[in-house]
Amino acid sequence: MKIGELAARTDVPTRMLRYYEEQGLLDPDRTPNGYRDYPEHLVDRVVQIRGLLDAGLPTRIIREILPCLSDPSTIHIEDASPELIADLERYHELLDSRTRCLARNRDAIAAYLDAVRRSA
Amino acid sequence: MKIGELAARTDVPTRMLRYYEEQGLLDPDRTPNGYRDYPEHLVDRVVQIRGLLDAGLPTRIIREILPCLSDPSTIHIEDASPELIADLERYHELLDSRTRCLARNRDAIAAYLDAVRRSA
DNA sequence: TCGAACGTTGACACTTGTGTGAAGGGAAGG
DNA sequence: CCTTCCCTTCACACAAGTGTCAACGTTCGA
Repeated sequence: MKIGELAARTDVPTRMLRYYEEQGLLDPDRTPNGYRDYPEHLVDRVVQIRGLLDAGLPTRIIREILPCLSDPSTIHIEDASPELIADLERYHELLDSRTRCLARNRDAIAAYLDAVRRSA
Repeated sequence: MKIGELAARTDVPTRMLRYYEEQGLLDPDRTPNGYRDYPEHLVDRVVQIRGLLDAGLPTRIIREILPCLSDPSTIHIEDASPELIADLERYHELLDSRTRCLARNRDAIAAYLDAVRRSA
């Protein structure tokens, strides 16, 4: 599909899709006329990228972990260097601590709302 | 405690502590000589602020939810306007979706690492 | 008492990362 | 042809973070 359709389906402006490509997060094919040509599965990937960006991860990290997250069919376990493994372990730790941080604050808000409703 | 000690204990530069105050995230007391005087519990709050900022929340939102998170003793339920309640419900939703996004990707990394280790 | 260390405000500048707008030009299709 | 989509590129906006300098007051120990 072309960039306009992807933008419509993901609700991400074309400008951003080009920006993500520039950041190495997307690598669409090109039609003979130079138009970007996005395969179907990139819809999910764009949504995933947005989620991670909204969660405060820099494009640099997202770029590094994306190959291990999407395309479960094309997981390439063989060429996993010790450095990559180490990086992933750090990112796992990072995501875990952030998950716990957000969950803690989410629950705190829930508790507050609960208290308010109870006293109403 | 004075700003230097807080900076040392939270590993957040004094520059940033003043910056957060400017952003309305901190409101320390003042000693008669004008020095900022941070009560003990602000140590945790600073750590919490860092966590939320790292998680991608803007200071604007953090400023709004902080009063409902810290100081469980001083929860002021009475003056919770319907607008505040609505905002908090939205923020709860926001934190929840981000939490789930991060957890999902964290687990995906874990699964990948697991697969790698299994094949090693 | 003198100085070092720490505190105050305010300002200026500059970086990084993300998000956007607009100009200028080519390609597709009614 | 004319509209709409796409292309590239330049430039800007905004938020967070950071360093530094000035000019000045306080604390505390040697």
